[in-house]
Amino acid sequence: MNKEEEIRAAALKLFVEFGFHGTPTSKIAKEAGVANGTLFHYFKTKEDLIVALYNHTKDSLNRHLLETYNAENTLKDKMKNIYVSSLEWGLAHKPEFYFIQQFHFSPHLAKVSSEDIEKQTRLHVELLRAGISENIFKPLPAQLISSILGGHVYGVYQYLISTQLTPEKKAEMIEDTFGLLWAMLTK
Amino acid sequence: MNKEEEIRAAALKLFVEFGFHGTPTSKIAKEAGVANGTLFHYFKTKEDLIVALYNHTKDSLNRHLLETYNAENTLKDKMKNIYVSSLEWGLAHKPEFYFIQQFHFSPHLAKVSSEDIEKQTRLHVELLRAGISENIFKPLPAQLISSILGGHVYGVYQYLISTQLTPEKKAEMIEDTFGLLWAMLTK
DNA sequence: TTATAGATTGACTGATCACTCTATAAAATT
DNA sequence: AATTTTATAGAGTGATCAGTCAATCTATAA
Repeated sequence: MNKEEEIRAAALKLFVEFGFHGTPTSKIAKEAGVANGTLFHYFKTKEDLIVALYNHTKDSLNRHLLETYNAENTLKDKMKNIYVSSLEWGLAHKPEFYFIQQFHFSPHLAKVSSEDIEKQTRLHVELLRAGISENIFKPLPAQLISSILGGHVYGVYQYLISTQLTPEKKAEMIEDTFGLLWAMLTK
Repeated sequence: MNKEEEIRAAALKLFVEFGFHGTPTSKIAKEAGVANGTLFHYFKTKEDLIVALYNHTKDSLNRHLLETYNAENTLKDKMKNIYVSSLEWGLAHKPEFYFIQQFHFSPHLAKVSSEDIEKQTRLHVELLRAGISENIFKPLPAQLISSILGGHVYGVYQYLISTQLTPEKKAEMIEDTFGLLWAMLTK
């Protein structure tokens, strides 16, 4: 890891544990093993660091989702892959997943550029559009389908991290809950 | 409003807009129209204020849910009432609803006593238990049902606040989405 | 009327924090 | 080899903030 990565990793760890307020930049630098000034060489301000960390984390998630994407698949399988990959990534990267949610309910969210937002929702939006034009979903507003999907992932995730199931049982739960979701949203 | 309430109202408003970090106690006192010291007369520390505000807000929501509770109703209607009341309260109290979520993804959550947590989930837990013992739900873990329910409310709420629908259309959406949820969870 | 307790004030303080600045080393470019 | 650019360090600074404190006011009880 180079120093920039060290700083990001340290910031993530401390933000999740102590919140944005509770973690001074000095502690981040210390945890990262760099000098105070080095942090500000890579990130102009603390807020810059927070927003950059968010975009970087979202990029990681999106890269993981794209890995399982297969244009040959049916729409249902494409959605299932995204659903499964999202939850798997969340389980394998709990601090990162928590950080994303923490960020969403912070004033820093307003600092994310609209291009970055677009980039991070493109995949979902495309899939939903396809499903609607193929007349697969129940007659509901696209935004509502998207929100319900997000809420479902959120709810199932909360459950999965609150229980100690074997990875196999977790995979099974993810399969089953996708079945519930799909049945709820499609005709 | 007495001074304690003024302080809570000011804190809520500022926390939602600027985050816990971004709002100094001095600004809260000013917004509330009281002296600095008065804030610390009612709340020993800033953290105390944050946690007290959370418990107070949750109490408001719970009181509202209990208003529509009717022991005579069927289980389905009891759940529907809670679902509808939750969303209606959220729409009528956006800052309060946002604050609850913001708090959930903050380190302050750990400071809520287990009694307070129990108090605030009792109603839901009771209903779920009843549904399970009456064999109404699909064979899923109780915790999972609860999490999916929470996720569904969360998702539908995000949709409702992101669109400008008439109150009638919103009520209709709430009805419809309860139907989806109920069909998904029951046999 | 007096005594006591609680409410309210706002100036003050010690600590902390984000960020700067200067110096130096390393790397890249000419 | 000379020069410019980038990386790194860490002491230093001005501002800010949570919380204190002594003084005053208010209300109730004795």
